[in-house]
Order: sequence, then C-alpha cells, then structure tokens
Amino acid sequence: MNTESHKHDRYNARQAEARWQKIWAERGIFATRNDDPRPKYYVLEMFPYPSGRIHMGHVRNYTMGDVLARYMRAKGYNVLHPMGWDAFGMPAENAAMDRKVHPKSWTYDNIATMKKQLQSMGLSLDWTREFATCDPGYYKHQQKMFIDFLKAGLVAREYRKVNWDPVDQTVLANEQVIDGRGWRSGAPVEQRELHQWVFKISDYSQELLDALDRLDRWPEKVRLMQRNWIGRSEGLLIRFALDPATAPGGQTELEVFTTRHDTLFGARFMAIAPDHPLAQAQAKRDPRLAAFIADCKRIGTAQAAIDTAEKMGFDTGIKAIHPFDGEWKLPVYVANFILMEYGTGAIFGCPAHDQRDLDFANKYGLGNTPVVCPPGQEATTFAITDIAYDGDGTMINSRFLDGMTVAQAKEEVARRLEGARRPPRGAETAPRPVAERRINYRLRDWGISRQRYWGCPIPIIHCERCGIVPVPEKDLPVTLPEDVTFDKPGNPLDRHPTWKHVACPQCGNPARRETDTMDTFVDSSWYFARFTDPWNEEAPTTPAIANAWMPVNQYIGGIEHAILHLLYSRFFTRAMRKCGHIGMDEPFDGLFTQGMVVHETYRAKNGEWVEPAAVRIEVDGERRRAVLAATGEPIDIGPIEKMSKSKKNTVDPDDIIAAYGADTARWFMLSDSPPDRDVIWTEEGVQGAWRFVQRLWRLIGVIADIQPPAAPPPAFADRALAVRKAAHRALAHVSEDIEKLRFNRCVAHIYEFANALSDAIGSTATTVAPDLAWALREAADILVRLFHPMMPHLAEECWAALGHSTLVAAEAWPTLEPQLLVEADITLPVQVNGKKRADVVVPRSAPPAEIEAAVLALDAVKKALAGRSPKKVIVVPQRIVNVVA
RNA sequence: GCGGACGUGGCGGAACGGUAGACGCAUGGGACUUAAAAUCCCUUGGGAGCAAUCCCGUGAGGGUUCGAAUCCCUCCGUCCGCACCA
Repeated sequence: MNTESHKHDRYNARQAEARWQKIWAERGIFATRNDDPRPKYYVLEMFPYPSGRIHMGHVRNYTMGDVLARYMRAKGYNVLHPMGWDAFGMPAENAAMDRKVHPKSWTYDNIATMKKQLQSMGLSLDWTREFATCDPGYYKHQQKMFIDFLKAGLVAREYRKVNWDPVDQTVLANEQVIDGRGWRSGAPVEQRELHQWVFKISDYSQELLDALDRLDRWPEKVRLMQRNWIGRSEGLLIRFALDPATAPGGQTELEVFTTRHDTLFGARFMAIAPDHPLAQAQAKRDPRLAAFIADCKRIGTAQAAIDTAEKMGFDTGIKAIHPFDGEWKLPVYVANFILMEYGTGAIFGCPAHDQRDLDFANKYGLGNTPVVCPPGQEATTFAITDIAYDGDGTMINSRFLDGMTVAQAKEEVARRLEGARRPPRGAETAPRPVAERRINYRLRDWGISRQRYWGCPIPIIHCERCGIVPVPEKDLPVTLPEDVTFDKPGNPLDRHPTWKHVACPQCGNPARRETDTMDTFVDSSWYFARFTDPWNEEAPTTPAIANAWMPVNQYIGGIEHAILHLLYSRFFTRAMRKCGHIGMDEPFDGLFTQGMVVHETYRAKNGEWVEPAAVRIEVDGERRRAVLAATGEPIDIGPIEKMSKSKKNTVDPDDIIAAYGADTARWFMLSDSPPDRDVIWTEEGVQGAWRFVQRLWRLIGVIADIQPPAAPPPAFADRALAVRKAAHRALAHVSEDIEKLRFNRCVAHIYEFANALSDAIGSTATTVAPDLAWALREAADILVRLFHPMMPHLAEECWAALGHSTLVAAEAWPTLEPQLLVEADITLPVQVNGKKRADVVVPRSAPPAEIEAAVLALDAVKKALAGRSPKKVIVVPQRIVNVVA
C-alpha cells in the first residue's frame, strides 16, 4: 500500500464489516468456555420472537448488550453473551391460517433470516449456545420441570375465565377481542370457564415482594410496579349474616374482604361478583338476574375493559345484616365491576369513602353516610356528593367509633368482630368468629393453559380410572404432531385424529392426552438458565455450571416486560430451586429497561400511510416538508410514533446496514437519547453518525502517518500534555458511562475527545515534536479502544491502520493514569443571590477563607454589593460560591 | 378505570439541590472548488444595548431553600402495563 494513500480513502464499511465478521467467526473469539477461570460476567438481552425480520428495536437492544459485553471482555472477564429464539406463539398459527405455511417451517425460516441479520450487526454473541424454545430438545426439559413442579405441589387445576368466540368456537386472546367482538368472526365474545393448569405463584407472594427490596440494581419504577402488582393488603374478612327471609336456600352468610372496616357504619349496600355462588344461586330463582349476569359476561376478560365499562348493578332482593346491628339490613347487588378473582368476590359498599362505590350508589340512589371527617372540616356540615374522601380523619356517625382516628377505628372493629361468634355451619363443630384479620394479595396464580397448537405440550394424560397421570420421563418429550391443518379455528391438537389417544401409563387402558399447550411466558422463564449449559440432554440445567454463571449480571430489555415476564421468571427460578435445578432465587442481578425506537409518520393525501423510504424531506430555511420521492406529490408529516407495520413508519435495519454499515446504525442507536427513553430515528441523525465514522477513519489515518519516538519522552510540553489529559479524561468518562449504561453520554465524550484531537493536530504538517507525536499515538490507541464496543468493525480497521497485528476485540481496556485528571487550579462560578456574576480561579486546595477573600475582591461582586457588606458567603468546596447580599 | 413513567432551544438531549443548554442534528455565514459533493472554520434560546453588560427563560400554577430543570403540592399533556400479544 502506498503510505500516503489510505488516509484519503473513504472507509468502506460494507467491505470491512464482512471481513472482520469473518475473522471473528473463524477465530471463535466470542465462544465462551464454561471452564475459563477468569471472573464471570453474564450479559443478556431479552431474546427475540422470530417474527420474520429484525427491527430497529432489536438493533438498539442488542447493541446496548454488545457494548457491555465487549467492554467487560476488555476488562478481563469471562463474558457469557448468548442468543436464542422465543419461538412459540400465536403469530405462527396466524401465518399458517393466512398463508397456508406450517408454523414450524414459518418459524425456522424466520429464525434463519433473523440470525443472518443479527450476524450482520457484528454482535459479539456466542452462537454455539443458540437454541429455539420450539426445539424439542428445549421443551423436553420444560415438560420435565412441569412434572417436577406438579410433584412439588406448585401446579394446580382451576376453573378460569376465557374469551370465547361463539361463532368460531374458539378461545380468543385479549388482543383478539376488539370492542368486545372476535377479531375474525366479529361476533360478541362471551366469558366461558375452562378447567386450566396454573402455577402456584401466589405461594410466593410475600417472598417475591420482600425480595424486591434486595434487587437494588433494578429500576425503582419496575420494583414499584411489581410491588403494586403483587398488591399486598392487610384487612379483615367479615362474615355478614344473610336475612333468611330473603336468601336462597342453603345461603346463610356472605364473606367480604375489606381494608376499610373503619367505615363499616358508612355501609349502604353489598356487591358481589356475577359469578359469585350467591349470585348463581339467586339467578336460579330469578331469570332477570340470570339475564343480567349473562350481560356482564359479554365484557370479555380484559381488566381494562371491565374497569372502563359502565358500572352496572342488579338488586337481588337479598338482604345482609350489619354485623353491629341486627336491625340494619343492606341490599345485596350483583355488580359488573366486582371480580370473583380478588378477595372473596364480595364487598360492602361505603359510598362516602370509595369513588367506585360512590359512583355506583349515586347511579342507583343508595345515598351515602360520611364516617371519616377530614381535618379542618366540621362533622355536622361535612357532606359528600360526587367526590369520595379516602384520606385520614376523625370518625363520625359511627356510634362507638366516633372521635377515633381511622387506625384506631380499624383496630376497634377488628377486635370486637374477632370476639363475636357465628354458629357452626354444616360439618363444622365450633362456632366461628364474625371476622378474622387477613392478609390478601392481588397476585393470582399463573394460568398456563392455552388452547393452541404452537406451544409446548403439557405432558399429562387423563385417564378415566387413574385420573391425572404425568407422562413418564422416558416418554418425554411429548412432541407436537406435524400433520395438522389450520383451515378452521380452534385447537388442531384437539381435533387431530390420533395424537391425543394414548394408553394410560399406569393402567394401560385407553386414555386421552392433555391438548392444552403452555403459555409462552413459561418458555421465557428459564431460557437464561439453559444458556449456561445448552448441551445437557439429560436435564434442564447442569446445576454446578448454572450456579457458577447465574444470576445474569445485566439483563436488558423493554419496559413492557416490567411485570409479567420478569415476575414469572423470578417465580420460575424459585420453583427450579425447589426442584434442585438451580441454586438461587433471583435470576437477574441487574436490570435495564430500554426505550422504544420511534419515527415520524407520513400520510399521503388519500389518507394512506407512506413508508419513510418512499419519502423525500425538503428543508427550506426553518420549514420542513415531505414529498413522495417518486412523484413529488406532497405528503403530510404526522406525529412521531412507535415503529409499527400498520403505520408503515418502519425502517429496515438491512437497508441501513447496506447503505451505511452496522457501525453507523449501532452508533446512532446509542447517540443522543438516554437509553431508557425512546429514540427518534431520523435520516439526518444516521447521516451524522455516518459522517463521524468517516471522520474517525481520517483522524486515525492522519495520526498513523505521524512517526512517534520509540521511547516515551521524558517530559511533555503544553500541547502534548493537553492531548494526554484529554485522552485520559475521555477514558475515565467513557468507562464510567458504559458501566452505568449511559451510552448517550459515552458517545458525547467520544465526540469531545475526537474534537480535542482534531484541534491538537490542527494545521500541523508532517513534522511534529516528539512529545506531541508520542501523545497523539497514545491518544489514538486509547480512542480506538474506547469506541470499539460501539463500532467494533471500524475499530478493528483503525487498530490495524495504527500498525497493530492483534484484534482490538481481544485487547485489554486502556489503563488510566489518574494524575492526568487532577488540575492544580480550579475555576469556581460565583453567584450573588443565586445568580451567576463571575468566575474565580483558585488553587485546588485553597481553604474556604481564602476563596471568600478572593471572591469579595472581584469587581463584579463589589459592583453587585454596591458598598454593602454581604450577609453571608456560602462556599461549596470544589463546586460554587454564593454571596448573599 | 387502576398502576407506572416522562415533559429543558428549531430538534434529540446535558446538568451529585450549585454556571441551564455539554455533545450531536438542523440553520445562517465563510474557506476550498470552474462547479457540485465531501471537508474545514465561525454563528445560532428569547429580548435590550455600539459595547461592557443586563433582563426573561426547563409544560402551567404555588411552596421549601442562600440557591430548584432537579425536592414537595395542585393541574395539563404524552407514553407504557393491566394477567391469553410477545
């Protein structure tokens, strides 16, 4: 190569990236050995669903993980950075129905495509550990663990409500219910109860709650969301007697759970869930109630739909008797907003102090009695109309509770009702207390049954004689039959002619396979453990190896998984521990939730969405307008939204990588926006990143041409020292920013460093003083290693241009010389009454009195004080001085 | 509806309770070029002033503090989750 030529060449990303990816793969430098003695570091990004092609959200997620993985490798850790596929799920079946492709081939084809795309990003992944959750070699172990959990008492069967499409005769997911109707049939959905398998996550409610306090490397917001989701509440279970003259036969009492027993004298009504046994019993003798209950079931099962539906009630005619007054009778309503799944499925309504109860009472003319008087309000005049009062105060209108605080009243009610007795019922022998203190959790057991084909079969056989029989371990995995059809809705496993018919493993009589498959959240609840030894064919994990790698040091994924996936994984890890598959409770030591990739939307005059690739943006002065690139037709620029196929505001990573290279895409994904916030994809931003790639290449080329002295010079003059300081300052900042996952600041510091180097070179021709030449070479070596985690291909190319024969991917992180960060003098801003008026330069170690004297001597301060003496001078060491006039 | 977050120049954003606007993008001006592209240099929150400098500014309104983008209260707006989307 001609010595002068390369710095004038443009950096050819496409050619260089393919070359380095090949070299990395050939040398296997990202394959991680389990027997490596160095300290471990496990970095994991949430594995993708193989939907077809990767999107920019994947690029962002996997780039962040890759930066950390490459950095930790350079810091001397044995890094585990694997990748796999969350491959079961509904879209494969939808594709089968829409396009007549088999879910299996659709899924594996997608995996092949997406793997190629991920590889073109230059991620430092250990592909030797790759698996898909739809591999029988993976789900075999999941079936084994299902049976382990069953034996350990962690699995149960329960009746659960599902969305039922009466036309398609199939179960619908919540997302398949649109405005209460089935997405394909358009028929109004019904709630239907099915006998389903559940994991007993609620056994761990308290433990999952308590352990959140120790997850100090998780975002506080995620811990808070999980806390609220688990929803621990301390309250009272109260048994209201029913007026025998009004209750259906056999019904003598109604149990309610409440946390507001202090408001018992404000009760105006009782409300029970439509599927409460008392409601069902009454419906048998009241057809109008039966019709009302049927109406309630048309809302579907989604919580948001139930909560936002209009509150409706039906007076059953049944009366409940107030526990403190045998003459006080409360009407019992069936109400559509009461859930059988929470508490006892029944409440007493206190309209004055609960907004939902108030809305309900106002609608049905039930009135309200305020029983808690807010501080500053007069008990005789305090009244409630539209806004319930749920704060603290003094008890009023409450007989023996009057004058107490809310807390005292709760205690008094609990004490009295605990001591009162109800006669025994049925087989009971002893009288029972009217109320008992209870701790209730909102968290429900995890329903895992799905009436679908493309999921992990539940390894159970139903035998009329033996009942529920687990599939023997030697018969695992229970694999999915491949000869299935998707020409009609419903579960192909259920209508398969032979698959479900088997002999009972215990008695040998004809029996039936379970045709439900598992929720795909099960698949993703232990994949992180499987990555530690995916080669073990005998067991889900090799505990010694899993325990050495786990927990994941840094887990990175979307905030949308803040509750379900992460909570299920925390439960599953505990369940695996109980069954001996792993030795810890918490799977993820550090968690980071990254933001989405969003883009402007474009709409043609005819209302159709237009993809960004077809749009040309024209800027004239301050104004931006969009036209259709092909025809020049004007296009409306719409709001910036999450990239989605429906609005066509997506950008294909393949196109970006082909045009600019992976490094440019990676760099832009890390620039500007803080990683936990949304990032806006813009063409200008990508071009800026691409220009910086070229600029770094030129900068390194210039420095590579400067011949440094063989030995470090004995002393550095100002210019050389400034270069060294800039380099080590950047090193300190970038290291800290990567460790704290503040990639946007990391990018800014690299820009600053590159700017400083450009300035230092300035107009310098070929002759450079030896000290500066040495400093520039040191700085270039540091710079390349600093940006390597973000732009690994460019870094390799630059590293080679600087004359190194090693791979920068295998190089150690530069060593910081801390003395270069210390300045002798510091500049402190000087405020007068909180407004900045001047700067003062003082020695770093100057005592406060000396700083104060220097500040008061400043012209700007004298002028601001106008001859008066200051009231106070506040000196904050190393930061600021404020003069209070 | 319930739970959680976010809101700073033309734009993305920076700022242990301590100089508001680092860094990038865009804009305007200039250099180089026959020209364009690329590159390099300068400018850029608003207002007043020849200038030094001053005033106003972090969604809105209050509060705490010597000092608030940051802490507290109320309100407005946007986004995420709500148990069968992954």
